[in-house]
Amino acid sequence: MNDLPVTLKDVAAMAGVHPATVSRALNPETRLLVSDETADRILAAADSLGYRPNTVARSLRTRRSNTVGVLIPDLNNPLFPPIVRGIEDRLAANGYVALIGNTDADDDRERLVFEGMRDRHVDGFVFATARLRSPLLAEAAAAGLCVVLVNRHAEGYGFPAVSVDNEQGIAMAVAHLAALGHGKIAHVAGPQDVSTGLSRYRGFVAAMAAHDLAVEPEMVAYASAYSIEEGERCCGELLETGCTAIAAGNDMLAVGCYVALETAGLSCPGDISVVGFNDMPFMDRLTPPLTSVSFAHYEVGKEAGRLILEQIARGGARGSGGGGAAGGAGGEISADPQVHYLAPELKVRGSTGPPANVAVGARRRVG
Amino acid sequence: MNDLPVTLKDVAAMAGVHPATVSRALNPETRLLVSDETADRILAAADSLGYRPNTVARSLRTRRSNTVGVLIPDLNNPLFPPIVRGIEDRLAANGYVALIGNTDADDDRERLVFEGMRDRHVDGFVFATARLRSPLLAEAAAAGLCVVLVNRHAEGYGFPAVSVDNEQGIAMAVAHLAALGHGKIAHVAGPQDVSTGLSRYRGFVAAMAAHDLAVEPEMVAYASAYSIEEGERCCGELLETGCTAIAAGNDMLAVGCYVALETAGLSCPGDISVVGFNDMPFMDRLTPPLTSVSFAHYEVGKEAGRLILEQIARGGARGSGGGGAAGGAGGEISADPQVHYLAPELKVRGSTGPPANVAVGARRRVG
DNA sequence: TTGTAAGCGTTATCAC
DNA sequence: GTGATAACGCTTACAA
Repeated sequence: MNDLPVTLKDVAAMAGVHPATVSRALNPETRLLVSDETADRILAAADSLGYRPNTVARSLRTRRSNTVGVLIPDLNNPLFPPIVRGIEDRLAANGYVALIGNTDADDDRERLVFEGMRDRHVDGFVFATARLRSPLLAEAAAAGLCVVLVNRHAEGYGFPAVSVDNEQGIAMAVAHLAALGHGKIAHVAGPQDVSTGLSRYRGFVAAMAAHDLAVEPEMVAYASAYSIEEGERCCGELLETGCTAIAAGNDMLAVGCYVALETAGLSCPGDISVVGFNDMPFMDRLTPPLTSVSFAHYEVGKEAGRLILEQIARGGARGSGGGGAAGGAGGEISADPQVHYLAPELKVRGSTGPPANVAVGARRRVG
Repeated sequence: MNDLPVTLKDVAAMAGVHPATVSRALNPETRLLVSDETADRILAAADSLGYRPNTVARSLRTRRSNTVGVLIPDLNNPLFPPIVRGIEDRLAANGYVALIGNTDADDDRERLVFEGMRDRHVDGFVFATARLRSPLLAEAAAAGLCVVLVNRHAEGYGFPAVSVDNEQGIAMAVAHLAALGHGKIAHVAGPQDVSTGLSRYRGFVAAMAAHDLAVEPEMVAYASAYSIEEGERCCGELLETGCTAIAAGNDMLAVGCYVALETAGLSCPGDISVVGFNDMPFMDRLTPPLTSVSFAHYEVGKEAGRLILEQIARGGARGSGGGGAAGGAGGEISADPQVHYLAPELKVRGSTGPPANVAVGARRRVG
């Protein structure tokens, strides 16, 4: 009937000991400092009273909030829910919770969200919003905050990052299109100030070269954001070039291509093949099902969660890590030794097929 | 160079006043208690030092965390991100943040998440996971916690709820199918222990009656969860009944119907029309685009955010609300006067068409 | 209008 | 092994 919260003091009174002793008995770290006998008595009292520690008071005293700030562009982008769940689930295993912040890819909002989280004394940050050069990350680095980057990485701030191998992924897309007989392959490039946009663009150029295919400048259109609208606009431009296939910088851009193709009265893959990147949920159910470069989103999130917990446990970013040749012998893809790459996998679906002329030839042979 | 956090004391020292005065000057509520002159001095000192209040200390003192717990089944279900964003955005406007918890529709997990949030002293809860009868909600009600239900409601706990008008929504679906000429319309019912499942089922029965259409018992299949798998299973059963259209309890179940139809080698809408409910993001891009009952997800979230803030501001659920005939003159759909209904809208897309025999007739007339 | 002092519930640093 | 005490940074009667 009495709602008043039970405190350490209450438990102490019931067990006939000092509050400090209760604290010790209940805290796994210090449990060994108290005799089993009294510990038992305390434990019994605690759960007979239904004691629950006050995490706020604990945070004030320990300067640990058991909380991690997670900054993402937009929860509505289907790429992020599985990543966020991966992070949350990993954090939960250690008694941590995530504070989610949406930045809408806006720097001012990002700063606002970031500062709100600092005010709440989060123990660390996971950024899914990193641009290659970011004043915010520079600040975070200078302040010695615990930070992990996910999906994207940034240049030279020394933060660990988890992402798919973008170069390899886009290479798989190009190889697939080339194998189908495409020669004029265009690229809708993502924003070039974020690592995914730049890496996939570079990977595209490299992969085309590897297949002895030319990349005319007009065969690449640059999206200013990973949005359906930008994909549509870029695809519209590319249709002038006579390309027969498009490797899009991500699935959103690919969906934008679908829209542009519909508008132009063209069929996919009949007239133009389209490949996405990320293989977001439901991409396998589009019209047509989207061929896309896939990776384990949830696992990326879990790994990011693991890394941030590790960093926090080390007592901050200054701990170790960060530098030099510590990352194992050679072969690292990036200059930053702390980027954890996951392997991509190409999911071939209905949005890719042979180019129109080849298809006609094929039909002749068959019919 | 010095990272040590700036406290009230530091600001007080610089401004040459007592910490308490700084507190008053910086708090909007008490700002008027201090002279403009000293307030200015304090403000100047505060932001010259870059002072940021310690929210943890504040929470401990005020017993307010400015935090709301949001329980959802699964962030990966595309229905929830827009709702969550609506909640978050509304909360942010008042300096509150949301703690997201995924329950995976599991009671034990739900309790765990709930208790974790209580331990963190959230000021209120938004439940998107309510079952009609829920021990957890009963407890919350007994404890006088601030609670708002979203998307679903529950029976008799007196909590405000925000959701779409399910009866009206499913009625629109049935009316649409009937207008197309369907007579044998089946229903994949959602779980009957949650309000959405029950309301839509009842709405389906009522709507069929309104159109003088019979509902044979075997024309309703009951899903045990809102999952693609269950939709597939149920649709498989319904295919035995000779129905020509299916009104699904939600979009997940509708997608499950797509799977079952593919497996059976049937076409949609050629052989069977399918209508979903919720109109989740990307449902307009499925194969075929899904006809679905739509509503403003983001707005539902915002309204839920508004309601929980209001309840918290009132100083708890016990404040007022809850009871009696306060809800305006008559016409309430539910016994609980606090359910806020949003109007549904039917989005007609490619998954619905005339029944096969009618279609054949139509073709004859045309060709 | 401002200063004083107590206290939110915990944990850390001493003694004993 | 346990108790006493102080402190984390802030708010809020109450006093001046």
